[in-house]
Amino acid sequence: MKRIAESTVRRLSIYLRFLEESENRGLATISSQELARRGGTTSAQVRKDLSFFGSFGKRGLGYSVPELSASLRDILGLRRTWNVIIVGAGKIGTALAQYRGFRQRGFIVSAVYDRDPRKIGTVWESLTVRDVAGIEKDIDAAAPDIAVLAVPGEEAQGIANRLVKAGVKAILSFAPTQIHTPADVTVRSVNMAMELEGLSFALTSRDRNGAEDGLDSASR
Amino acid sequence: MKRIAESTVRRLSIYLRFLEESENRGLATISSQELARRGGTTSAQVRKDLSFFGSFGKRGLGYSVPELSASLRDILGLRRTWNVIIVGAGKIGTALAQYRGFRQRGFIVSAVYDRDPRKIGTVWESLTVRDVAGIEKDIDAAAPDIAVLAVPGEEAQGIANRLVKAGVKAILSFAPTQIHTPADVTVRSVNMAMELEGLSFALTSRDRNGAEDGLDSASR
DNA sequence: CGGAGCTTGTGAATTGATTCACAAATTATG
DNA sequence: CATAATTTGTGAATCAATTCACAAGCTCCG
Ligand SMILES: NC(=O)c1ccc[n+]([C@@H]2O[C@H](COP(=O)([O-])OP(=O)(O)OC[C@H]3O[C@@H](n4cnc5c(N)ncnc54)[C@H](O)[C@@H]3O)[C@@H](O)[C@H]2O)c1
Ligand SMILES: NC(=O)c1ccc[n+]([C@@H]2O[C@H](COP(=O)([O-])OP(=O)(O)OC[C@H]3O[C@@H](n4cnc5c(N)ncnc54)[C@H](O)[C@@H]3O)[C@@H](O)[C@H]2O)c1
Repeated sequence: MKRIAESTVRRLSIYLRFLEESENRGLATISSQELARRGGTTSAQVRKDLSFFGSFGKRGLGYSVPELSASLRDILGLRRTWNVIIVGAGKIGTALAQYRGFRQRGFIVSAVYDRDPRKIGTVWESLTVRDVAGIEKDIDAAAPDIAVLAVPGEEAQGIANRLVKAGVKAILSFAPTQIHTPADVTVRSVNMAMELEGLSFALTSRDRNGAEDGLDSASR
Repeated sequence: MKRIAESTVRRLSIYLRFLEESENRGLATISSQELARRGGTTSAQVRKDLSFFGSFGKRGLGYSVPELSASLRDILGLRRTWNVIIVGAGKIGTALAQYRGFRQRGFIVSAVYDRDPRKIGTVWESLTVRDVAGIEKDIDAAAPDIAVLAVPGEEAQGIANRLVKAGVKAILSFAPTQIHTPADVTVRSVNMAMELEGLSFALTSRDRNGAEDGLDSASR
C-alpha cells in the first residue's frame, strides 16, 4: 500500500469534523468544493486525498454525507475505541484528562500517572492518579494504545524510553523537546511555544518586509 | 525576500531550543550534524534552513552556540516581548495562562477573557478574568500582538471575527474547527483531537498492512 | 429521451521541499 | 609550513505534494 502523507491524514480529520457537523444538520450530500471551502483547501486536493483510499463520490452529485463520514472513520481507525494513558498530572495533564472531546471521539483515558506523592491518590471524575513507578506493570496488564506525555521537558525523553520499552507504540507529547523513538513507535508532538514562535516570525517578517506578505488565510 | 516554508520556521524553533540548552551547558560551538541529530533531521537540512537567512558558521568548526542562538532569536522575532491575550478561561485557557514557558520566551499574557459571569472577576496570579464583551475596547487600547483562542469550537469563528475586526493580526487557536481569516492575519491551530486521530491512523494502517510501515523515528 | 449542467476521479504538469555532493574555508597536526 | 581532517554553504538532482485540466459519469429538466 502507498505511503500516505501526514498532511493528507490531517486533512481527513478536518473533513470528518465538518462532515459530522453536516450530518447533524441533516445534510444528505456534499461536494468536494464545499468540503474544501470549509477545510481551507481546494476541491482538487479533497478529491486527491480521498482517491488514495478509494472512490467515494457520485459524479454530478457529490458525496453522501453519512457514507463518507463512515468511510473516513474507518480509514482513520475510529470505529473502535482507543485506550489512552496520560503521564504527568500537572496543569496540562489535568486539562486533558477532563477534556470531553477525546472521549467523544473514542479516546478513553484509562489512567493518569505522576511521581509527586501529593498528587498520587487524588481522584478526578472516577480516575485516580497513580504512581508512575508502577507504570510498566500497568502497561503490561492493560496494553494502552496511546500514551500522552505531559511531564516537564527534562523528563519527557526518559519517560518515553520507559513507555517504549514497556510496549507502547504511539505517543502524543506536549513537551517542548524532541522525542526520539524507534521507527515502529509513532510520535506526534504539540509544541505550543513553537506555535507562538511561528506567529512571532510571521509578525516580524511582515514588518521587516514592509508590505503584507500574506500567508494562508485558513489555518493549516 | 524569499518566502520561508512553515516547516523551516518550525525547525528553527527546535534548533533554538537545543542551542539554548547547549548554551546553558557552556558549549562553545556546535556542528550542523549535532544540531540535526537532536532535531531529528539531517545536517544538510540544518544548513539549508539557515542559509535562507545568511551564513552563520565557520567552515571546519561549526557554529558558535551563543552567536547562532542570538541570530535565531533575531530571525524568529524573539528579541522583543509579545503581548498575548487569552480568550476562554476554561480548562485549557487556565492551563495556558499559568504556563511559565510562555513568559520565559517573551510571550506575556496580559489579559484573559470569558463570558461566564461566574468566571469574570476571578483572579489568577495577578490576572483578573475580564468580560469578553469589552474586548474590542481593550484591544483598541492595548493592541495585543497575539490572541489565543480557547473557547468551544462553536464560538471560535465568531470570536476570531471580532478579534480580526478589532485589529488582531495573529491568532493561536485550540478549537477543533478551522478558523478562516483575511490573508493579513496569521492563524496557527493546535488540534489535539486531530493529533490523536493521526496516531489512530498510524496504528490502524500499521495493523492493516501487516508489517511495520515505520513512519519517522523523531517527532515532527 | 437527449442535452445541459454538475461533479468526480485521475494522469500530467507544476510547484515546493529535501537530499546529494562537492568546492571552499578553516582547524589540527606533525 | 604542508598535509590531513573537518565542516560549511549551495547549486543541482531528486523526491514529494499540490494543482491543473479534462474525460467520464450522473442528475435534472423540458
Ligand atoms: N501548562 C501549559 O499550558 C503547557 C503549555 C505548553 C506546553 N506545556 C508542557 O507540558 C508539560 C507539562 O506542563 P505543565 O504546565 O502541566 O507542568 P506541571 O509542572 O503543572 O506538571 C508536570 C507534572 O508532571 C509530574 N512529573 C514530573 N516528572 C515526572 C515523572 N518523571 N514521571 C511522572 N510525572 C512527573 C509533576 O509532578 C507534575 O505534576 C511540560 O513539558 C510543558 O512544557 C504545558
Ligand atoms: N481541555 C482540553 O484539554 C482541550 C484539549 C483540546 C482542545 N480543547 C479545545 O479548547 C477549547 C476550550 O476547551 P476547554 O476544555 O478549556 O473548555 P471549557 O468549557 O473548560 O472552557 C471554555 C471557556 O470558554 C468560555 N466561553 C464560551 N464561549 C465564550 C465566548 N463567546 N466568549 C468568551 N468566552 C467564552 C466558557 O465560559 C468557558 O469558560 C475548546 O475548543 C476545546 O475543544 C480543549
